[in-house]
Amino acid sequence: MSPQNPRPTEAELEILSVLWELGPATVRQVHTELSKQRDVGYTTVLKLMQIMTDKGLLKRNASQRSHIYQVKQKQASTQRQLVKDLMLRAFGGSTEKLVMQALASKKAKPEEIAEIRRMLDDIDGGKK
Amino acid sequence: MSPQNPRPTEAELEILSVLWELGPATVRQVHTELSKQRDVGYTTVLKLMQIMTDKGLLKRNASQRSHIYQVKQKQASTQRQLVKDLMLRAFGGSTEKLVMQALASKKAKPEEIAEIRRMLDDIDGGKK
DNA sequence: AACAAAGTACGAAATTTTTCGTTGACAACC
DNA sequence: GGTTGTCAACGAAAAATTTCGTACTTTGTT
Repeated sequence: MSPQNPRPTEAELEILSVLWELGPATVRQVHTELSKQRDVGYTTVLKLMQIMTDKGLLKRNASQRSHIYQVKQKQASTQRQLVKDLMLRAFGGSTEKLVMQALASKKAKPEEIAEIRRMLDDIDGGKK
Repeated sequence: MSPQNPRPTEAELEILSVLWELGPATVRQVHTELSKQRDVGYTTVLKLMQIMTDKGLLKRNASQRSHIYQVKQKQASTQRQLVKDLMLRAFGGSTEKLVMQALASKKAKPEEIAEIRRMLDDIDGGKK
């Protein structure tokens, strides 16, 4: 019910990721998916999703016996916030430095690199 | 003393940031700097820096009465790890998607954009 | 109707992270 | 040499996060 968009905790982000993949889903579905990654109890996932609903991270359709949960913010919006946050906390707000380490931390495929170039062009019209 | 490089917690990252800025410093100096940003007790900072030393995030020179702390990992290495971690946890490991949101979250200056282009060229030799 | 299966609600334990009070050592100053 | 200020050490409280047991409800099956 909080009006702000609080940064998701680690466990919450795990669940958001699953929901990004599955789309709207039940606790059972999320738990099944998460279980593939690590050991976790069903009620743990349930409780977390209830908390996330209270926080406004998820919304719930309770018209069915098995409630259907879906993310409330758009995926891109949450991702953007997370990147921005890291940029401020670890990179002094510098986009450039963050991107540099992103490129260094995992070699992107040529196709991805081309795509990034295209994005840059979009931003500044391809000025050199 | 842990052999791994554990991801710094939020408060630990705050301190790392200050040390990145100041270079090797005493608890007093870090506390003074941090106090500009938020209210925090001296012993809180001290304790955190002791914990970080135990974890292997910092190393300490105790030859003076006021111990001198410095970061153990290179700044870039820690930053890279943090970006990589976020990439995996929030972007399904996609460099491209992360960079896209980084660029979207704060408009970079033309100079920064040019610099990023240069980095891309370094990676793939400027192929189009 | 009885039973089993699957679901929600919720309190509270467990764990992790953050905070700080207190103590004792050393130093600086009068 | 006594008083005051600064520091490290450390235990433990406080706060935040994660986990799960238990109770209760609803649904499905025999």
